[in-house]
Amino acid sequence: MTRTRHDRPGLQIRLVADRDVVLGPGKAALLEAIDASGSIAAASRTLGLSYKKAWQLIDTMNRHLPGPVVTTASGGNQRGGAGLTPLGREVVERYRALQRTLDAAHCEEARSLLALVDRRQATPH
Amino acid sequence: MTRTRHDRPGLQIRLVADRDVVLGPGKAALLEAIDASGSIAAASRTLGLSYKKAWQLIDTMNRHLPGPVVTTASGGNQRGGAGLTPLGREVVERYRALQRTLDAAHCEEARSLLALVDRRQATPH
DNA sequence: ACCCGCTATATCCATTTATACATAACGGAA
DNA sequence: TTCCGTTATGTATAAATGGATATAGCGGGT
Repeated sequence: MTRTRHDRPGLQIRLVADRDVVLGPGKAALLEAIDASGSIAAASRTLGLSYKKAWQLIDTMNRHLPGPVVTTASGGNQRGGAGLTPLGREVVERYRALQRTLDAAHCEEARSLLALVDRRQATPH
Repeated sequence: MTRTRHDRPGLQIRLVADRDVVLGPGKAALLEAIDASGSIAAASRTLGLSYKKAWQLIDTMNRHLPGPVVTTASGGNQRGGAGLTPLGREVVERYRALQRTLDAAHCEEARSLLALVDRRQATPH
């Protein structure tokens, strides 16, 4: 499972700062997966990326936001794990809200752009 | 020199298809530079990227859109050069229009996200 | 004739990025 | 204690990317 990050065609939003992508489709999905699974390791497995990569994504978010987006705890099955901080939950919620405003159903400018790639001719490559 | 393509912090929009970025800040700037300068070479120089890179960006756009975005002509100073096709002009115009709707001044969801990034920025409660 | 700047492509090499694997500490459960 | 599954980090190698350079054809200017 190599890369499944940006495989679905469409419009993406990125929050960039200081040459780093603070928030994007991959990081938003990671936050949601952490919230759903309760650990960074489990989330990275479901998303098909290494734990190290997931941790680096989280670290990038933490470095550019006013606080950490995930809470972590070492230890065994019950004690250890991770979860979203209120800030992390707020970040992903606002990202999803912004994404909804870009939805083709509600944004004419987005629809006009998406219509161009959908009507492309068959291109060999 | 690790030239940064996306050096200004903020929200970026990308049109993605088949694991390729069809349109983004860099490609939109390239189209505008071609339109302004009249050649791929001049545009790549002003943007600080190689001709090869510029040509690859154009090729990616052409492969995913219903037609070419730039017209090219070999030859000397007067005859040779490049320019935007009507499609290319339409693409960059629609991208800029979509970008304007995401402008912090007009989009509350965008502003709330931008306020979070970079703790040095004022986050009024 | 040569020169210049352009398009278009290929090739080589440095840099960057990604992946796989290894390590250490933690703590609940068997 | 001995597992197991976490967090957190290091390291070494593979892969992708980018830049510099070379080449070839084009065509107006000088």
